[in-house]
Amino acid sequence: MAETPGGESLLFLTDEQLRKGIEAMFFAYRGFTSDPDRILEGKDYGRAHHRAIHFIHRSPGTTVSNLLSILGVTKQSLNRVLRTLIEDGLVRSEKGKADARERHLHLTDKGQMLERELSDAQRARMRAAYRAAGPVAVAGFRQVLEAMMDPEMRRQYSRLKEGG
Amino acid sequence: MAETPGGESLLFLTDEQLRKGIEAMFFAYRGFTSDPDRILEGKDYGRAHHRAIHFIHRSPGTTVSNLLSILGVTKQSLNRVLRTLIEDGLVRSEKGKADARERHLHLTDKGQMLERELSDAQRARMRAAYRAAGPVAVAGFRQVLEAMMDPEMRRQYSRLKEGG
DNA sequence: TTGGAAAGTCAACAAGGCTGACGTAAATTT
DNA sequence: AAATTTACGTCAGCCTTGTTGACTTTCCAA
Repeated sequence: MAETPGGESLLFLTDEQLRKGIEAMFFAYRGFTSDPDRILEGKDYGRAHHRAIHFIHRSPGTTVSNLLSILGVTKQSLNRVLRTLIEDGLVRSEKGKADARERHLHLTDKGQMLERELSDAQRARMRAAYRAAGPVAVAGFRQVLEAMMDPEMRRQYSRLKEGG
Repeated sequence: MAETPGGESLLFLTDEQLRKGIEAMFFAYRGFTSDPDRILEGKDYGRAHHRAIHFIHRSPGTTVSNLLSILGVTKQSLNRVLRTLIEDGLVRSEKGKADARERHLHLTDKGQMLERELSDAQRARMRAAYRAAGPVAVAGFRQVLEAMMDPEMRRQYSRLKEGG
């Protein structure tokens, strides 16, 4: 199945091999989102709320426009989500000190609790998959995913990766 | 970065490592779907149509309920998509001979053409990512994705993988 | 032969994308 | 100082794609 490390034969990239990769992405992404989706349903929130919460947790104090460029949605779409999170007391929004046009976003304690619940579930699945596949596989997994991103997204990812 | 192959140290599974994997999935999936999405926009179709076309191509003559279990949506949701594809002459639906309740689905020539256009784009990205990451990484990529699926999805995936 | 299960259709609703237009405050440029 | 740009919020309306509920047709088994 594996090719000669230096060789990269043509066979390796048959349409059939590529199709398997495509279907693997499809089915795996379903698993990837299913646990948080299950937790959210019945709480009045959806996947869009999860994404906002994730990245606010990841970069506390981030601005709305920064979040927009990470999530890749319109401000109207994000605003709808953000408004409910702020109204429900999961997210705090405060005017910037240096630039008062900006809004800096933080999770409240209540927001932290939900974030924890969601990410615990998602990490548990990730951890199980990593354990099952082993360290070498994980390194390859990350390499291929990174290569699959658009350059713009890869920049976002790398910036986050190094902790900003 | 990589751990001792037998060791699987605890450090390997820090929350930080897992978070990177989660974000990699998020950004990579965006890239994964972006090319077909771009092609479809302006053609009156969306991602749901793409998925239906993909799996009908993959398993010609498949029934609606088989497709349902692969896609994991309600039959009403699938039916809407299927109806437009049939009306537009991309998909042919014929009553089962053995069981007249069933509808067997095939792509028409026109459907094949669109399928080709979509999968060419998606495969091109996949091929580039595979090339960039190399054979070993690809094997790991597939292993982790498979481990991430729900058991039910993994069964679907394996059935497809072996050619059904 | 009848009653239930399976396959598919129609109707209505919700989440979460989108565009367009507009408003406001703060910052920046002229 | 005035004009422009930036960051953000909001209203209105549209589209795709998910959902549930109610219905028909067909098959099969009791």
